[in-house]
Amino acid sequence: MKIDPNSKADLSVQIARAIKDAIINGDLNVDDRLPSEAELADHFQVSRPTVREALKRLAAQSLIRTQRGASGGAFVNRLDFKEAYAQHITTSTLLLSMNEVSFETACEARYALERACAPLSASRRSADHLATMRAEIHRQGQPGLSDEAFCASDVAFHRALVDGAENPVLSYQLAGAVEAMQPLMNMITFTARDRASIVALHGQITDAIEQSDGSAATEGLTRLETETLHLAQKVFEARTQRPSPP
Amino acid sequence: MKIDPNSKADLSVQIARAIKDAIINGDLNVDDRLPSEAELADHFQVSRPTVREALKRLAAQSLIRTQRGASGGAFVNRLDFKEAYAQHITTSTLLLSMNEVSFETACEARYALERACAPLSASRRSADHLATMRAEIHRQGQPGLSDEAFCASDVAFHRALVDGAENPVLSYQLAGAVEAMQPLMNMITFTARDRASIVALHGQITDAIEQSDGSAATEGLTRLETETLHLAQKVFEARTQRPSPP
DNA sequence: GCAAATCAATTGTCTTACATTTAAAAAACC
DNA sequence: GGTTTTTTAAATGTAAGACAATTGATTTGC
Repeated sequence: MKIDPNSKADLSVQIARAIKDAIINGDLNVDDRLPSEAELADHFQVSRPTVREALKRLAAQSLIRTQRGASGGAFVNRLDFKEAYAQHITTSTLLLSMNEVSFETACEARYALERACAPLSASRRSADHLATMRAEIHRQGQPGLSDEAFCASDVAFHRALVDGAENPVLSYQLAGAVEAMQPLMNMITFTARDRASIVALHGQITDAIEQSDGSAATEGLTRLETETLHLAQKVFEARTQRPSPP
Repeated sequence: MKIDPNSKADLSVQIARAIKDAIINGDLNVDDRLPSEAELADHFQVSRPTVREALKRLAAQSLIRTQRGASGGAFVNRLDFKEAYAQHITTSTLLLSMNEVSFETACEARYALERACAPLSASRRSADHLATMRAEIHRQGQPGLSDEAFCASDVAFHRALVDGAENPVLSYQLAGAVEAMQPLMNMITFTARDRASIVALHGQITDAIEQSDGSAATEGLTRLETETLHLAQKVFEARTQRPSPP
């Protein structure tokens, strides 16, 4: 683990990079203990605060965890899917909100990816996944549900659909696309009729998944995409005519 | 921006969280300047090193950037796709390597997602994308190419295929699945015959994309998935019989 | 043998100081 | 008056040392 004394990059960046490389290369394995901060400071010939800044960078990426006390220290973290989910979702959400991604683009990506999951989900989904999907459909039909709650339930429904494929890699990659859509969806006002048609499509998709009919599920998703795009267009047109309501 | 003085969590974590929330909520917009470290330290009633650790956490996630000098400081970063790519890829790679994800699972996810892109890519790909795909195919046919280089070219080919869909959201989500497979692929030894069959399939897929034939491209990807799985199985069986060569 | 007290190692935080970078203001010069 | 150079001030980057808090291990006491 070495740093380049001639580099003009910040020391804490270089040190973080060096440790990260050691983890990636396998020089440091999961649950290995890093040298103490004092030892690292000595090794890299820098002060302890500088080492700490480097370690905080790694901790922010969940690459390490720290424990206080005797036999404490920094340990290489097992990056588990659950943790990675949350980060992936916030990053995806920020990407969408900061880069003026059009509703159409995000929507297209989301449904294209979900259609990729549908056949797998149709053949593998457990009773649990089906129950979750049915429960969310039921919730979506409740009168008096706020638009935000409706969108949240929509996301939960789709997540269950994706998780039904029983492929953690797929679930992880999809999480970003599905969840990051929520803020965009929240901009839409759903009429009772809109909700009814969405709920109906959700029902068709769930039926198809239950019957292990992947292509029917895929078709249902395509119809849902069309419906969603149509809805969004309607809302945006209305906004254009009477822009920015108070 | 407030922190909870009763929380037992580390102060730098709390402060990072508070600033992050401010960014997500839109209290801080892209290119806004954060208060100086001294001001933040005063605001949160902590020392400057603690504030710095918090800022380093955010910098590690590319949420902020810092500039030295007068009128310097920390600024909210525009999280662009290119930056996010790199992080997404390293995280995905680590996830796979640390969680004993089977080759089959990763492969299934990768090809399911790529098939989702194929129809879009078939209808939108530019001449550039096609050229890149052809160039990589040509490279893959070169004799004397190392297995690592062959895999790298394979990744480049598939990335061009994905990028052909001209949907940055799709490209971003796919990047993780495609690139993270490379270390797994690198474990495979490709015979000349193996390479030839892969190159042939790549050619078929490219032809389909060129002719805007989405379903043919999808079929080609399915065949490629089958071939890849078959190959991997062959290698792993050989390993089992004569395990861990020197 | 077991429980309580002590100890030592380590991270978390604070304080202070200085170095470095950078842009803007001030001064000098033509 | 305008242009170039110098100075200055503000900010981050780094260092050093101290103390607090936590926690596992060790020792002590009974």
